[in-house]
Amino acid sequence: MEQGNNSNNNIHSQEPEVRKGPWTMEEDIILFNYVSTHGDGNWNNVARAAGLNRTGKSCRLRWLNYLRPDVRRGNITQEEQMLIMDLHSRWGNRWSKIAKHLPGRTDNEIKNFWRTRMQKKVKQGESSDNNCHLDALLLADETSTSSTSHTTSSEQNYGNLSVNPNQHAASLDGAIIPSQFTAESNYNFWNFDEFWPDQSLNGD
DNA sequence: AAGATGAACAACCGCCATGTG
DNA sequence: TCACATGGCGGTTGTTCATCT
Repeated sequence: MEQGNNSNNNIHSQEPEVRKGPWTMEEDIILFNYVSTHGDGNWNNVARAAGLNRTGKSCRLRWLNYLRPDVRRGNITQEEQMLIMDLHSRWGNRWSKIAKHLPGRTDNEIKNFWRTRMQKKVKQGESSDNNCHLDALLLADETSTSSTSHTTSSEQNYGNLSVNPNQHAASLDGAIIPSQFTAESNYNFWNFDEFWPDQSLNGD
C-alpha cells in the first residue's frame, strides 16, 4: 500500500517528499512516455522508474483519467446522458461499471457529471414533477448548457480536443509529446511556456 | 469594478478485493 | 494460512473560473 511507501520514505529521510496536487506538464510527459514505452501495471514501479515523485496510485489515476490515449474529453452527448441515467437507475453508483459501457469515458468523469449536473436536475425534476421523464431532463440540460456556453476548466484547457493515440505533435529530446500537451490554450493549471519557454513544440 | 456564489472538474483519501511469496 | 503489496472503487475535497449582485 501507499502507507508502506510512505514509511519507506520516512526511513530514507533524504528522499524527496511525495508530490501531491495538480500534475505539471513535465510530469505528464514523463508518465505518458514511460507508460507508452513500458506499458502500465505495477504503478508504484512506474512512479519510481519514471522518476516521478508521485505515488503509484496517483500515477494510475492520472493515466486512466487523463493521459490514456483513448480517453474522450468534452461534452457528454445526449446518448451518453441517456445511457448514464439508465445504467445508474439499474446499478446505482457503480461508476466504473457504468464507465465500461461508455467507451473513452472514465468513472471519475461520469461520477462528476452525475453529481454536478444530473443529480441537480433529478432534484429539480422531483420537486417540480415527480413523473419527470428523461427527455425532459435531457432537454433541460441541453438548453442550459447551450445558453450559458459555460467554459469549464477542461474545455478551456483542451477545447474539444479528441485525443488520437497516434497523434504526437512533437518530440523533445527524443521524448514523445502527445497532442494533449500542445494545445494553444493553457494546459491544466500551468502554462506550457513555464517549462520550455524557448521551444515551440508545435513546430510553428 | 469588486466581491460573493455556484458549477465543473481534477485529484486525494480511505476502504476493500485480489495477488503473491 | 497469513501477511503484505498493489490495484480498484466510491466518496469527498480543493481549485479554478464564470456568472451574479
